[in-house]
Amino acid sequence: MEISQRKKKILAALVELYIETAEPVGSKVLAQRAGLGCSSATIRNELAELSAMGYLNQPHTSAGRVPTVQGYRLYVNELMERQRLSAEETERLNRELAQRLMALDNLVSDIGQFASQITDLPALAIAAPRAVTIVRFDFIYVDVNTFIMVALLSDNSVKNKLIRLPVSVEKLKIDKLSTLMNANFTGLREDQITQPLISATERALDDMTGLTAVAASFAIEALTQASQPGSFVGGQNRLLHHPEYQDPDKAHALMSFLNQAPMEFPQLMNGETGVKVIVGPENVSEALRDSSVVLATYDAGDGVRGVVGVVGPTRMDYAVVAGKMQLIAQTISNALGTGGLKPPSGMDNKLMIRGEDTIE
Amino acid sequence: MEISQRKKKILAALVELYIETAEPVGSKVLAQRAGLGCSSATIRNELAELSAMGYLNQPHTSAGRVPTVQGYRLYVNELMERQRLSAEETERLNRELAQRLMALDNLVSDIGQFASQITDLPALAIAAPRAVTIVRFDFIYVDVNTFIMVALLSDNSVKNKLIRLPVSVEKLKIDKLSTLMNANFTGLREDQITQPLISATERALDDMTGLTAVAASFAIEALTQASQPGSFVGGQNRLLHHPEYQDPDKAHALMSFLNQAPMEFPQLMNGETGVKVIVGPENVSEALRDSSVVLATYDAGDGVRGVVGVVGPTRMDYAVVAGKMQLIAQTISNALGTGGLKPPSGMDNKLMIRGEDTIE
DNA sequence: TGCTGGCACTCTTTTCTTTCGAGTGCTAAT
DNA sequence: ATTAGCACTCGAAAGAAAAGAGTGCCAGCA
Repeated sequence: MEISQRKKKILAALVELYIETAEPVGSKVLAQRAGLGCSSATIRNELAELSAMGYLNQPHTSAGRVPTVQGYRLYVNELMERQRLSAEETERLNRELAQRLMALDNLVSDIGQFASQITDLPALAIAAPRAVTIVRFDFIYVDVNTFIMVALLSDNSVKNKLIRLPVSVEKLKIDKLSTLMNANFTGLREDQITQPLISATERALDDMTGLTAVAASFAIEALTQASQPGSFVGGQNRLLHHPEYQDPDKAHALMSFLNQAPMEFPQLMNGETGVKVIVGPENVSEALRDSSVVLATYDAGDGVRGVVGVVGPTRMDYAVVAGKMQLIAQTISNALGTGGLKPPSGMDNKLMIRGEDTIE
Repeated sequence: MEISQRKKKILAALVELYIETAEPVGSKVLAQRAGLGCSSATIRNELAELSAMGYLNQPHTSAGRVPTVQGYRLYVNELMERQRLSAEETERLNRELAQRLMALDNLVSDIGQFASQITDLPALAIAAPRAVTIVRFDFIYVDVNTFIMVALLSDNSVKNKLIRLPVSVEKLKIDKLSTLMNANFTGLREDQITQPLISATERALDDMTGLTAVAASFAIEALTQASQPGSFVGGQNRLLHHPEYQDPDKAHALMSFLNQAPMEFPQLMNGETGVKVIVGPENVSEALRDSSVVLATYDAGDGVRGVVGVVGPTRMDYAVVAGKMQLIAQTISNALGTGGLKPPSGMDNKLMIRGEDTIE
């Protein structure tokens, strides 16, 4: 059965009204608001048909209508106009986000926080795991029993670790360790660092104090941490703004789910890119059945790809939220994806700067 | 007016019963539970007096009694026995915490998370700011337009930054920069790095590409970040377990406050050390009037001191919570305060390891 | 044929009353 | 001093009545 133009118009108006008020929508208000010149009786007939087709629902006989999942789905897919943010708005958000992105190490948490803030919903952000290797080692000899290990990774991050030895060690040995580590451990993925390799290096160094083990575990740690998918979850308190989470049990269940299983979200994208809306019961996870999810993928270059998303009531303003998520994804990809950060204004103009984070 | 031994006993029983049930406590249950052999009528007389003295309150004429702030205060100060955790319990918690403390860089967040977990309340942890200086700089020349800056700080943390130049630079110049930075910038606090100093260094380096400015801003950043008080707030969702936060507005107000003003908590300690309980309306902040706060100070050595605390309903189990907070504070101080972490078992046995974090 | 006003009907929400019961305060007896 | 007993109070729970929103359907009209 096809759906007439007028029905679509009515459905769209109904969904938007419901999003606004959180109350079942009656034919009367709809007739006033819908903008198509016909009476409430006509609307009633149309509503009855839309109900029969499965797009609408009545909580009880004498109540207004509420969209079903199918209704939402139609709205999201065809009816809604993704909110065009005003030029200033876009500009403002862009600037704000760009500012956050200046510091690269907390990319994931920055993105998540930003998403939460502008949508007033709990948000999460996940960075896809990536295979990294160590490009070079440097060992800085500080004093007779202190040195610093520095590793430059293939993703341009830098990790370091300060080592304080209970025994003294000569600078020469540290230098030799450096040479050996650079010779044996660079270009390897985490899983390629094996015990035999470590033992061989230890023999080559001719040292029994465990120096090699320390260096090796540093390498492993650095790689482990760099290739771990970062994740961020936050803004849960914003849930409580929305009437559907008045029931503390519901709110708590969702919050706990967010905290415990953020890693389940990326697979909801199914490998697709762009913005994806998942309406309430379409969700596989039990805990999300009452809530909708809006996800977007981003690509920050250097193989740093990920997913950012927000979770909210089924009755959320999809048009606005989806618009904002798209903006975020685009801004990130624009700002970082093409390689390199635009330098800030001021004295640093002449140089590209990239800060890094470290292990432990 | 002094307070009889029996009154104290009754008050303690009442507070504990109220903590358990969250309902006003009547004379009847109290007579059964209190363990002192007297009838409900006697208890009623005593309760009436305790009410007159300001320790108890009646929500309405025909309801049971509820402790007032004053009542709680007396309970906390004199009556409660700080929960002695069982030996295994203590052992288990100790081990768990010690494990977390292995990684030093997220000390604050680890402590906070731990506190939240074992008390089932939202928690926060704040590290006191400390004055740090840079002990030494190292500049690692990677290739013709890439180098890494490494700074060892007086608190034994290491910061680094990868710099990618749009122009090429010789290793010699980087070495010279290193010498100059070590000569001019070590031992300084953040506020002692002035523009004239930077300019002088720039002249000495005889370079117009802005290298000096980059190095200087790195130094400033490193110091700023290291001396910033770290803070952690988390576990807000646990609030919803407790009936007094059924009202989403209340829950939300408190959560927002925690997120926005965590820095207000340390000053509640007034410079004291140990465990401090602040009962509901004793709080200065409006947002905390309905909630109680249990704070503890910790000292992790190396000048890393801070405050860890939990927030919950006025009717919280002070005995247990205070006991646990004390345990945390003590464990941290024991494990770290005396200097150095006990090494983990295994291959690292021979060395003391201390990981670090970095800027940006 | 499609739209509209009108109207009876349904079911929730709100409001008001009534009942119920926990707990008190007081008094008289021990 | 302690206790049993009892009238009283006041909130909470239960029940009844009224209000209101919205529907479905019908008959009339373009």
